[in-house]
Formats: sequence, structure tokens, C-alpha cells
Amino acid sequence: MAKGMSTREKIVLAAMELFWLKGYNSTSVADILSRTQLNSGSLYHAFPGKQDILVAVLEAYRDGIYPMLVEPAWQGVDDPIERIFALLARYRAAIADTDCAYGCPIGSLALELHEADPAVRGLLAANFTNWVGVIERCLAEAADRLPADLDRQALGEFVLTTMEGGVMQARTHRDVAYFDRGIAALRRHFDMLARSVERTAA
Amino acid sequence: MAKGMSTREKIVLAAMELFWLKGYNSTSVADILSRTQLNSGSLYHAFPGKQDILVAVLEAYRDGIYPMLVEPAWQGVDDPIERIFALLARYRAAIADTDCAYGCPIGSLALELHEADPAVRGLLAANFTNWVGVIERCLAEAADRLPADLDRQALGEFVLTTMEGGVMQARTHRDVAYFDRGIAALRRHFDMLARSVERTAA
DNA sequence: GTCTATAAAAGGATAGAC
DNA sequence: GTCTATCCTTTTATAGAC
Repeated sequence: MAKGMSTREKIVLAAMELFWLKGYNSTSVADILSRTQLNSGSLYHAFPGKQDILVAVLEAYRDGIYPMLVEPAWQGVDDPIERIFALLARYRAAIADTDCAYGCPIGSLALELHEADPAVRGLLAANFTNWVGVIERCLAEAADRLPADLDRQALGEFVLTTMEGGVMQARTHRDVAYFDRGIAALRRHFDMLARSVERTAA
Repeated sequence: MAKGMSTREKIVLAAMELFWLKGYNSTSVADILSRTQLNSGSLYHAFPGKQDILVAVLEAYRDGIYPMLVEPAWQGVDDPIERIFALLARYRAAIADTDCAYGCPIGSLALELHEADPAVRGLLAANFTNWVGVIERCLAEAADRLPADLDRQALGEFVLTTMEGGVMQARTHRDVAYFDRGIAALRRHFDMLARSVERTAA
């Protein structure tokens, strides 16, 4: 927990980690206090309540998608299609690093929170939309290698689906091979799309 | 709540519904008592604790996959590939019927329970494995229309991934179109696989 | 096997001094 | 803006009568 952080930042960072490790409901305010070494008064001075911390966490993920996720994943990768798989490889590494115990923080929260209030649900949706938007822009860059009538939003969502479904199964079975097989299937999907373009051109 | 049910059965049925509606942590024992019209003493006579109810619920899903899910979905559908999509259509109907508020009960529990004990995790995994097994048998039946080297387990898992990812996004956006686009992408995947077989044969 | 009452702990949140 | 102490509710689980 770095020194230059405000109380608010400390709380958000700790909550990001704890919600990822344990989920929202299983993380108590006391857990956050313990991890930040703050006292109850400071926390409730910075946030009206626990749910407001969740909102701040989801905003942090939303605003951090490029610096925290995309830019590191794309170091040294220029091809737009390979950038998609580089992003997925980043998740693969995170899964493997945690012995398949933890998955996508947004996906987990999205399925844990059944009766989320509109602010929370809107932020979950925004996180997904932004993630899919990143993929869509890659697809647009690679448009010459993809069918002309391709629905880029649909394929972007399908990439997210592949990631989330792979993470879910890898975590449940505690075996990253489930994730790998999903990525391989998606790779085959892209290959078949590309080949259908080649044949049309020939 | 039918008459001929044992206390245990009443509890499992109520818990299945409540865990699906609200999740495990957000369902209190009091919720289950209220829905079953039982008293605390009866519940704790039938089950040592709340987690044992979860185990029984997951066993019920595991044992009920054919009568509760597969057989109704396959009424009047004989083609093995179409049976896969009929199963997915069943989930689509469930999503639409609930205004996209609820998803796959197993998937939600799998992502909600981060530190599940081995009994629970094993049952979640068994539910996934059985579901994928159903798809794998359809793929085996349609083997002549699929590439000879096809990894049926991998494709079965990919079908589950498509379902879970579609449910996750449809629920988060409260819009079944997200699910539909995922199914359309999977359909295209199957079509491309089939066309690659036709070309090889020609 | 079911009833009522209650224990025991955890959880979210607040008060008021500093 | 942070401290300690504490309130109030919810939650899981138990005790003991019937």
C-alpha cells in the first residue's frame, strides 16, 4: 500500500483485490479496514457505505482498462488479430498465476450480484461494453482479413464470451487446460473466417 | 410446494429457486424457512447446516439434467446438431421469461463461490462435465458432418462457454440480444466446420 | 419430526472526542 | 480527517419442550 495514496485510493485498491479474491458479499467492511490499516471512521468518511466502494471499484476497472490491461498486453504486438489473442493470453497468465483460483473480476461480480442496483449494473455493463469495444477496434483494423458482412460487435462479444466461459470452467475445474481449449476453438473460428475470405477473393 | 414432499425435498426445492434468484450468500436460512413454511428445528433436523443444503441442490441439478433440462428441450428434435441448439434455445427462453434477470444457476454459483470447499467445487465441476457430455454425445452422433480430427470435448466445452458467456452478457445488459448474437456466432462456427468437411470430401 | 425461544457471532453503520 | 467505542440488525445455529 503505497504512501502517496489518499484514503479513498487505498480503500478502492484494497477492495478491488478483496472483491476479486472473495467476491463482494464475502468481503466485509472489516476485511477492507484490516487490509488498509484504516479505521471505520476513515472509511465511512470517504464512502457513504459498502456499495459505494463497489461503485468506485467498478469505475476504476472501467477507467483502467487501457493502462492496466490493454497496454501491457499489447507490448510488442502489432497485428490486430494477434492483439486480441495477446489480451486473452494476459487472462491466461493471471489464471495460471493463481492456480486457477481466481477469474475475471467483472465476470464474477456480474454473476454474483443478482439484484444489483442500476448504478452497479450500469457499470458492469460499461466494463463489458468497453472491453468489447477494444476487440471491435482490432477487428476493424483487420477488416481486410475478415468477411465483409461481419458483425464486429457480435464477434467482439463472442471473444468476451470465450474468455469468460473459459475462465469459468478453468476456475471450476482448477485446470487451465479448459481455458486453453476455449482459446483454441476461438482461434479456429478466426482461421475459418479468414479462409472464407480467401476463397471469396480467389 | 406439493404435498407428497419430504421436508428434505421441500428445502432442496426452495433452495434451488432461491439460490437461482438471489445467489447463495444472499439467501438466508430464514428465506428458506419462510418459503417452505418450515421452522428452524425442522431444517436443522434435515441438514447439518446451510452448506449441506447447497450440496444437495447441486446434486439435484446433477441428477436432474436429463429429466429437467435435456428431455424437455429435445421434444420433437431428432437431429443431433439441432438438439444442441434446442438445448441452447431452452436457456434463451428461460432468460427471456425472467426479463434477463436470472441466468444459469450453476454458472452463477460457480462464479459466486470463490473459496468453495472441495465437495461443492466437485459438484459444480460435475454439473459442467455432465452438461458437456450431453453435447459431446450429440457431436459423436453427427460425426459424419464434422471434421474427422475434431476434439469433441473441446467443442462441447465451447458450446457451454457460448451459453454461459451469452447468459452473462444478456443478464448484465438486461437484453437477450446479447445471448442471441452469441448463439448466432456459434451457429456460424458449426456451419464453417461442416463446410470444411464438404470441401474435404469434394 | 416439529415447535418456540434464544444463543452467539458477524456484519454494516454511527457517534462524538480529538 | 482519524480515533475508539458501540449500536442495531441480520444470520447461522442450538436447546429443550412437545
